Amino acid sequence: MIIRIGDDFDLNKIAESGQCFRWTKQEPHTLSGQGAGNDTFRIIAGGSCLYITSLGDDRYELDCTDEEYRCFWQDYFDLWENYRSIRSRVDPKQDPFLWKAAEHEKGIRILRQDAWEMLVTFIISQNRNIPAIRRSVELLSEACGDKRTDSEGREYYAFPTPAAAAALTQEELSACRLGYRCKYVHAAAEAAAGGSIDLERLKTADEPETLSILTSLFGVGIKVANCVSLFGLHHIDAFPVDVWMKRILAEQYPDGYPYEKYSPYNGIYQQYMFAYYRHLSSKQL
DNA sequence: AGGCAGGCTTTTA
DNA sequence: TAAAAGCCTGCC
Repeated sequence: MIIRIGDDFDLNKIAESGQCFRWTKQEPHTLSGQGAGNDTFRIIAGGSCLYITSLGDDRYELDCTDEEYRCFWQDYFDLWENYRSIRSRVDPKQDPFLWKAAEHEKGIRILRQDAWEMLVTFIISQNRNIPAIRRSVELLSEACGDKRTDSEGREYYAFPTPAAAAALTQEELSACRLGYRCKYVHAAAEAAAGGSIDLERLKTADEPETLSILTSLFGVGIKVANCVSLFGLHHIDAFPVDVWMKRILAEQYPDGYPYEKYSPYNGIYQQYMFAYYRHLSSKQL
């Protein structure tokens, strides 16, 4: 099916924004048009797989049915939200850094990803770079996720259920190159499978309670809890502070960051700044 | 009580 | 060899 997205939406920007680790850019087909921005991504989210191609003129081709789009992917891409309007709340004179970040990273959206998948993914992310995170997530999915076939006839592995992950042995987890995070992933799987934590319920919980419950999990600190809150529960005011954000806050906001002014969109602005700063750093190297 | 150093697995550059 | 979307433990 073909859809039109008038609001901010940039597949490459989202793919590089560090919130999703199972997006893969496809090699361009030699027969289809070259160059002109018609990128294709293969996206695995939860148990689903989607090929999405940008066609230009705000149009996108998706290899799913209307129903799959309405029931899943439309929400996944957060297409009910108006990001252009959220960007317009930033004053270029009052906050030039955030304005430049939002302008440069225009097209990023906060995906509505599965809470359990985000919990495991960001536990895995600690002290690691993005290629290593992607590798471990993929290995874990292969280890205990459902094997399925996409519309192109290619195999993929659904993200594992909590029960499937909880059933893995120490050796099997270790084979996913999780290192010392093995015991954290195991504890999270036990908690989610055994019902001692109800991630879905946290979607409607307030932020202090959400963070308090998430950080009660072994291996989940304030940073990972904020990532789960933002990317898995869609609490878009959550503001994860990692080593990069610490640098940004120290360099650009020595007198303090105006969280109150930007509520309830702090998480979205954080994502613009995070991506922009990493872009600037990569160019200097 | 709350802050801080050291350690932890593995990969990447 | 250091750094990587950190967190836990023990010590003060």
